[in-house]
Amino acid sequence: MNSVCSISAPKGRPREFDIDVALGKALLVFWRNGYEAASMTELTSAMGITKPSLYAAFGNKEALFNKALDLYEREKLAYMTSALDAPSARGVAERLLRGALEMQMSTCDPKGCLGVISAATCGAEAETIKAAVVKRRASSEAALIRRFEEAQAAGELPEGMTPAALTRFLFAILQGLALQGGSGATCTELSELVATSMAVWPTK
Amino acid sequence: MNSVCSISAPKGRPREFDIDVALGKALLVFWRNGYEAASMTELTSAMGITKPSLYAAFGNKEALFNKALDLYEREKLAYMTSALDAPSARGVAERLLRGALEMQMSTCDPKGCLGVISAATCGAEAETIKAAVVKRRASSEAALIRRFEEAQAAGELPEGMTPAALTRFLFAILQGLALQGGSGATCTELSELVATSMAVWPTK
DNA sequence: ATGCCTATATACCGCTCGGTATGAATAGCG
DNA sequence: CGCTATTCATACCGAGCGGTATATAGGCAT
Repeated sequence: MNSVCSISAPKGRPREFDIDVALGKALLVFWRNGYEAASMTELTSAMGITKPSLYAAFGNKEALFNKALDLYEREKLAYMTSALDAPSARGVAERLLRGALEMQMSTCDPKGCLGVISAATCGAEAETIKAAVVKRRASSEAALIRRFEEAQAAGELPEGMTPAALTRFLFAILQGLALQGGSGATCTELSELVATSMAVWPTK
Repeated sequence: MNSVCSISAPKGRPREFDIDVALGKALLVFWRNGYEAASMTELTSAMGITKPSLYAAFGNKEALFNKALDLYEREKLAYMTSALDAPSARGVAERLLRGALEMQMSTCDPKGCLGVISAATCGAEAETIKAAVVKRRASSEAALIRRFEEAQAAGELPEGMTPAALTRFLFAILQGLALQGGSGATCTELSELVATSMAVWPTK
């Protein structure tokens, strides 16, 4: 009886595809096209499965997107949380900018930022999608604000510059970086943008 | 014979709607929804005309969008060219930021920037749309770069900071401003973003 | 071997999309 | 008046959309 140690006993016919691999393929399609423009036909063909399999495994298109968004945050946005460990506010900003730059310069992944693309893509149908993305961004923002509050307590911030304002300023640059990256900017242009941002970053 | 002074003698049945008013309505729909998500049904209903009238007057959806984009640049982005008249690079930046902020805070117009929305919305179908928007942005960028070259010649820029890099930095902030404005940021948050940007703007 | 349960594949659903054929209405011109 | 030219309104087109009904294939326990 070795069935005890195994994860479970899947009773019916076993699934013929790897659900995580398929989700990764779906992520790439959403990333390239945005939520609305990614059709089920393109998704299923990229994932190598048929529509009923997709619906059985993921629910529907919106649920699939949310799971892809989870994967995106977990794998591609890991640098955002790890950046908070930097010893100074300036170090946090630099890590965030360099992390975002590295992502845009990666040749294997699509350009642009899935979050930025999805938030800007605002068909009336996709209102709930937009809300989900904005909500996720808000939690990242909150974490960054908390980190900058520590920095402020440590006396790192110039007077009259609130942690929240600095956070939104940095986010604006990151969003601009992703947008320009998705619009055909070259790697040198983007790294110049990062360099300029670091050059003007406030020092008390 | 007073037909000489008139523009022309339109022979057939006269058009029953004002083509410029209709274009303005179409612009609002594109602005709110982006190119792809703006359906012909919503467009015609907002414009108060039927589909055949729309096609006869504007060609097709893409041509309508381009004409709406013309109108948008002419009316809503006028501050971008007038900002170049500011006496210093810093003044140019301030005028651009304040102009963008004013647009986001206007209560009558949709939030966000039509250009930003349309460039980020990149279904494979809308590739040509995206290219048109990016091309227009490039010409604005070029104008700003030229203005900052003058500033550099006047000794306004810090060493090692090229006009092109400063332009893309400023554009990134403007894009971030539009994106946050389109994602539900409040007016005070956006004006804080502008204030922070001006606070860190390089002074030689 | 026989049910049982699940995944697969095909074919299909209603709906909306951008775009158009068609015929009636309305003007100028002879 | 008739003729021509243009716009208007209705109704329609093929195609693609997200999503599903149905039937078959394939592992498990009994």
